[in-house]
Amino acid sequence: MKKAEKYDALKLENQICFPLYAASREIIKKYRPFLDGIGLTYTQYIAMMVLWEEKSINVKSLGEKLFLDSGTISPVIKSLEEKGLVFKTRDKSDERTVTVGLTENGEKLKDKAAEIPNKMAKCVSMEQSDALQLYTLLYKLLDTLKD
Amino acid sequence: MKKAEKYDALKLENQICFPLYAASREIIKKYRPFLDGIGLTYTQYIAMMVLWEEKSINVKSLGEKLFLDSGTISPVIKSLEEKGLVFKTRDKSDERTVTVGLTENGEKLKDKAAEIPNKMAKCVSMEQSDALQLYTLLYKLLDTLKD
DNA sequence: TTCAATTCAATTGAGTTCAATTTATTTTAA
DNA sequence: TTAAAATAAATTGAACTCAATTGAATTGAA
Repeated sequence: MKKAEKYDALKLENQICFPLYAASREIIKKYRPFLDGIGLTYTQYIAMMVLWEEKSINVKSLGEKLFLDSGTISPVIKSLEEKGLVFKTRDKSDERTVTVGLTENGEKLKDKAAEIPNKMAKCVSMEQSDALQLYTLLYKLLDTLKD
Repeated sequence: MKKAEKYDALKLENQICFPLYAASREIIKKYRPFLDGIGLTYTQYIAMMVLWEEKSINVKSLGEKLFLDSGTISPVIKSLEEKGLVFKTRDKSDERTVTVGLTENGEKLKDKAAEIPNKMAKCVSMEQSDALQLYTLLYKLLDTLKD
């Protein structure tokens, strides 16, 4: 093996993870001005997205949907609670479980948030076909990562 | 517009950013056991990758390559310095600039690190053609995000 | 020339992220 | 039945991330 080849795999430009990591952070930065408008961070936003769709969900399921563990999700829920957007109830049938629900204000925020995907689409001017391909590959990748 | 459509764009499953964000974190988690073996976090690892390739680089350029600002990169360099892997020198020609270089131990670590990409490849069993496509799309996306 | 604007790196503060631990509750097996 | 194992959520601690600010050095325009 030539010496030049030995370290090629170690170059940033030959990594798949690096552009994933960089693009993820860059695109989340693009969300910021829009999310500032509704007073949410990106993590809080995706948690709210699940709630807008599901109405209510327990902490464990929410974490599974977002690929986040309780160490991350617990403080996120707490801050949403402090903003008056969600409320928590401990389940009667299983006292270990906590279910998160939307308050009236939390439900109302959905209308404001509904404009964000369009604004972002203009901001991330990728061709429709590329975006779809990327979407498919990302879920394929996520699937291979699921142990 | 039907009401059912109004909020469709707000569903997690219709986002491109979410699987990007989730896959990025999941794949970085996969690095952990390997990176633990050389005592680095992922962020420290990619900073070292740049240094292994460039030998030395100033803080600003390093940040640009990694899409990280000084608030992130400064403490990362500091911790690499504390591990004895890099050293900093303030430039004579422009005293504002700090250049980071590899110590002997930092250079030596490259050999151990060189095994990681192979180990990861086995771990992320994606087809070669899919990985290449994903790679291309991610850099395309990164390009559209660059202001 | 000189001083205002810019640049570079570091720091600060709020929030995220995750591994590991803790506490409370439920389930399972002896 | 009861003690051990498992589960859910929260907490802890270390590190990352970024916007904003700070302080030092350089640049540029009047």
